[in-house]
Amino acid sequence: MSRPTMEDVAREAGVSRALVSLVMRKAPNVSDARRQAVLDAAARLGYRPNVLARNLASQRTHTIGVVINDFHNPFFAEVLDGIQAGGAECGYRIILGDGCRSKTGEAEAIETLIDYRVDAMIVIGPRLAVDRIIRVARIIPVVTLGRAVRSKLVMSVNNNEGEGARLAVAHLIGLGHSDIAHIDGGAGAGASPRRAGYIRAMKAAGVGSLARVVRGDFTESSGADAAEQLLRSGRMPTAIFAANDQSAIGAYGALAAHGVTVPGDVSLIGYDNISAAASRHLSLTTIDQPRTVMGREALGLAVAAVEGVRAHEPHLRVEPTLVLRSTTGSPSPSGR
Amino acid sequence: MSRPTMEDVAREAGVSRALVSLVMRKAPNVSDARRQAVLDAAARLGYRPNVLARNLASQRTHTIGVVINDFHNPFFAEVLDGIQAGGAECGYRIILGDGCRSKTGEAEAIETLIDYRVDAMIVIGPRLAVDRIIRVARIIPVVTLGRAVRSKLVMSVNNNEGEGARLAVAHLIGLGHSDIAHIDGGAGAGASPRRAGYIRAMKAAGVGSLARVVRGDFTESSGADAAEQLLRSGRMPTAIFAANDQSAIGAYGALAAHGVTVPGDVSLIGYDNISAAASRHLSLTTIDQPRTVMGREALGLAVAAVEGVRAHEPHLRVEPTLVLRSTTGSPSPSGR
DNA sequence: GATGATAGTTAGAGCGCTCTATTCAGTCCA
DNA sequence: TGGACTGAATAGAGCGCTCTAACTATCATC
Repeated sequence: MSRPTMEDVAREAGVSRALVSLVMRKAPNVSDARRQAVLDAAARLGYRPNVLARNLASQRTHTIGVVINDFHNPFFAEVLDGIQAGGAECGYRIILGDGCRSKTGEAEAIETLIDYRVDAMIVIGPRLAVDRIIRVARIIPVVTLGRAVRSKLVMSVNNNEGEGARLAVAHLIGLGHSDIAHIDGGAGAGASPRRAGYIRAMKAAGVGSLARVVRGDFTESSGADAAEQLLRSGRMPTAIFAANDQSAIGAYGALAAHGVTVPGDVSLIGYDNISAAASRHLSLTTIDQPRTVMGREALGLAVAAVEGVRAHEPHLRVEPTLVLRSTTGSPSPSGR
Repeated sequence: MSRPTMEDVAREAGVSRALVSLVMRKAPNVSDARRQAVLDAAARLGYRPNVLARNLASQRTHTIGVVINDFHNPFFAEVLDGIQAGGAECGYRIILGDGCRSKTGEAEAIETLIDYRVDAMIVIGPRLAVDRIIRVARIIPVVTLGRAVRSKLVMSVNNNEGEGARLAVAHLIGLGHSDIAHIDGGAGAGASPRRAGYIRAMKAAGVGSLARVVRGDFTESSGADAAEQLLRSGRMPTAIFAANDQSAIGAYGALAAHGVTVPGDVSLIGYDNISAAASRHLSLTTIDQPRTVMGREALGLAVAAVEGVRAHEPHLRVEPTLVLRSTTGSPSPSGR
């Protein structure tokens, strides 16, 4: 019943265990004849190396641990695609840990992966405190994604949040808007640079005095609340830049409920380009982060660190792009 | 630099390596004095057991592998919540494999997990052929979720798809509809029992002759296409039951684009209750599967199998419920 | 005081692999 | 013919843990 071991293969092929090991590791110095004999024997017995034993003996796992804070967030799925693709390319396996949307869950997932002796770790959208992350980085290479960490020990991949915000604002300005409000992401990852980028872009366009930030927290309901707050404010902007698509969707719902049309009365732009944003009945204009690319880059950094190739620049930044859809347009000449 | 081993702890505590092992495994027959001494020594050295070595020696990993076909599908995230919760309860770790939305990806993920010697495996929404799954089940216990597998070797957890379809149709019938069309899920997992349930419920209500099924494939675009097909058919139904929320959302978009109001002109009901369905601006009536419960049950089955407790009923079925929202209503008296 | 029982502890042989050091079998050249 | 050299194969000591069997007290029992 129990699976065949290297010993069995060696016996079957009439060679030593060590030679089987060499063949399995694709070592060069093995004669073709023997190699084939071992391969045949292995196939005959249905042998598969025991990864546990291999990892224990070699002190390497060829595995990258990926901790995802929240599997509910579709944003991460695409990042994962990039990581998987990168891993397949350089012969690394990926194992996933679920952060369960909490700091403790995240910490536990990280511990589990360390216990599994992953060679390196990619932490996506971590909520964990920076010093905790740095502590992990002292044990194994760590790459964070979607959160800037100012540390030499930790590597990171981020989208240029400020530039994304600038793109959004510039797009609206280009359409003729000037009274543009921002629904922000509160203390969430990336919220603060997006907010800063918005302010900067407003100032650059000479409408800094019109800038206003309504508090949000990246959720749909906070977006709805923020929109209602704007409606009640007595001074409805002609355009809204939401810190992410989720809150934009919430705002959209609240506006519609009050008979405000988009983009007729108000233009709306989100951030992230989640799949729901592309949905036909919404068709939300938004800022896209090249998620797949980010995932791939993160994996590249991790592998490089494992293999001792110290990346010259451990903090990567990718550029966002504007995705034009149907929720933005010129401000209505009539005003509201 | 290298982490302390059991040997180090034993030396530090002045006991044998075996005793340290007993303490680490929380074995009962250890005197309190020694136990404390070992624990202290371990804490002093910052010792953490090497899971690799432990697994190798014990031939058990206390880990359940979970293969998720598609991380993009938010449906699975909640299932995962249930699995995680269940795992935490019975002291099992969860490790995830990404099926990458393809058969081969799924097969690879399964192989990887087997290599890691997970004690059992939960395969969520598998696309893999049944015989391939059965082959895996010969090696380790396998639980499928979201796909019925008629086999004694494979365990499964499913929602009562037929009943869900019945609930949807009965709801519409109750509102006064009789011309109810179904946008199905083609060959997707769960599509066929939902379709059958729809037909059965229509017949049961005495409107079997009005039943019609439009081909779909669980995607948003297929839902839109199906709705347009219905619009072109010349005989628009008063209600549509879509095989899942995604296709319902697609249909919604297409209907809106043609000026058809929901639920004014047509009532619309989905299936799955994905988070987007709850979104305020959509508020889709749908059928909910208790996903978290399903995940938990799947984990329970897996653990039971690992621990040798053969479940008396390896094929579990959970009951769906109707979630009433704003896309269904009485048919308009005017007709269209 | 010999005899078990029993609880607590330990020696030591694995688990299935890697990897260094070594042996072995051939060249090659003088 | 023999020594230096090279490529191929192997012996054997780990990797860090588990677990069985054996050992040592301790103590009640007859």
